[in-house]
Amino acid sequence: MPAPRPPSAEKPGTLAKPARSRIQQRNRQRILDAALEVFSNHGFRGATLDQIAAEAGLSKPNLLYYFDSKETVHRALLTRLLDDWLAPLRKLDPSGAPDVEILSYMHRKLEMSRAYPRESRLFANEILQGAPRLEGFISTELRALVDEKASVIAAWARAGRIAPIDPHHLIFSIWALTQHYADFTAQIDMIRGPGHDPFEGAGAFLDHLYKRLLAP
Amino acid sequence: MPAPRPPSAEKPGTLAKPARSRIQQRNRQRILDAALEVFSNHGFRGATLDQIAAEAGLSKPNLLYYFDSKETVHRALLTRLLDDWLAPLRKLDPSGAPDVEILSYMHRKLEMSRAYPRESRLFANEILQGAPRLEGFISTELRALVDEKASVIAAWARAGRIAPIDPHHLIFSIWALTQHYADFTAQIDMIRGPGHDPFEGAGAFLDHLYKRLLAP
DNA sequence: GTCTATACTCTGATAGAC
DNA sequence: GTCTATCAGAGTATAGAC
Repeated sequence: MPAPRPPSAEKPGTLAKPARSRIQQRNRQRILDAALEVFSNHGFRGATLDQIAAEAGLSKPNLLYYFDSKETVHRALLTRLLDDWLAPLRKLDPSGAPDVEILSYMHRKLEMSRAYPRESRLFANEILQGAPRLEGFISTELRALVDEKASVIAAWARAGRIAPIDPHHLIFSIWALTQHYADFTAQIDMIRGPGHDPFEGAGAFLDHLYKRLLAP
Repeated sequence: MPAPRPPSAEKPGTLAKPARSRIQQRNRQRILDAALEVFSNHGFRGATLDQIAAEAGLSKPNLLYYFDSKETVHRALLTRLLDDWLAPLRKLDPSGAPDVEILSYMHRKLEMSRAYPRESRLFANEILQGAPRLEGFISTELRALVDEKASVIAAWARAGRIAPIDPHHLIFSIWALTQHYADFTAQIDMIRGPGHDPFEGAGAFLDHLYKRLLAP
């Protein structure tokens, strides 16, 4: 009896559907990837199931065999995203060196934007439109995490280990600056002309900026 | 033969329709205001003529009496916006004091975001979706203006009048930080809780940030 | 599981009376 | 100039054969 495969092991408490075959897993994945591409570029209303199905190489009814509705696809994408979205800030360590911790957080966030620009635009599209589908997440989990880390930063500032600073605005500035390169890629490309990585020079610039800002 | 009214005088080269009555002017204005409200919150595809007509207090066919199509309304909004969009950067004066000029630019931009958040979101929505209707504007006018002012800033840096800095990234950072408060208002509100001006503290924070960044 | 055909709704735009 | 009625097309979702 081979050990590796736990008997019909599905994470208990998970609302996802029960065990799926390999082909189902693969198709769901293709759909989510295609949906990410289309939703991030056109927003929820702007995206059509036709586009997503074409991008995924499936027929529209077949897509709807895997997900009940357009909404369901979109929610699945957001859910998958939010897991990773908090990670960079979570890693900010209260017992680390303040400047290193904040700089590292900024770089992790920038790296996320570079590696996952579509996810960033999906998120931006949602916020821009009033965040109707993210209200729960933002006002509970994200808010709590931000407040927690803001306290840490405020304590560092009070102790004189970094320059005095408003911690919420510091966090907002990191979000704004790092996500800008993903969300506004179209504009940056048009201004710098083609053949440039939109993130070119961003790491060095932001590193310099925050070192100056935080130096006690 | 009365002099004051030039025969069918329309600005030559203008594509706009001929002289309009007061009531027409007023209705066009109402429609544009309503459209700004709806487009900025839902994007082009997400907005419907029904919503815009309702917001403007008109019937849908009546709206289409004033504008040929949904596209036309949207283009009119963008055109009106782009005139004002370049103004803050245009005012950056090469013969002024470098730090004052850059700080003033940042504050003008922040003030624009605070006073016209819907315009900012309209613009953000466009860029986020690949800027199809702004390609001409960005790759010509905006690009030329940015390059011109970047040269000015670069010269200031070379002369040691401000700290050495990449001028394009400096400009991008000002855009990112000032527009963030308008574009991501929903998120900021949810994190800080209700009853707060989303721009609260932004002026002081950004002022401090750029003073530190630019000090030679 | 996947497809073709189709039902039904929403939405942009037009016709035509007033 | 403004409205009611309506068309035509797009888009989500379902039925049912294979």
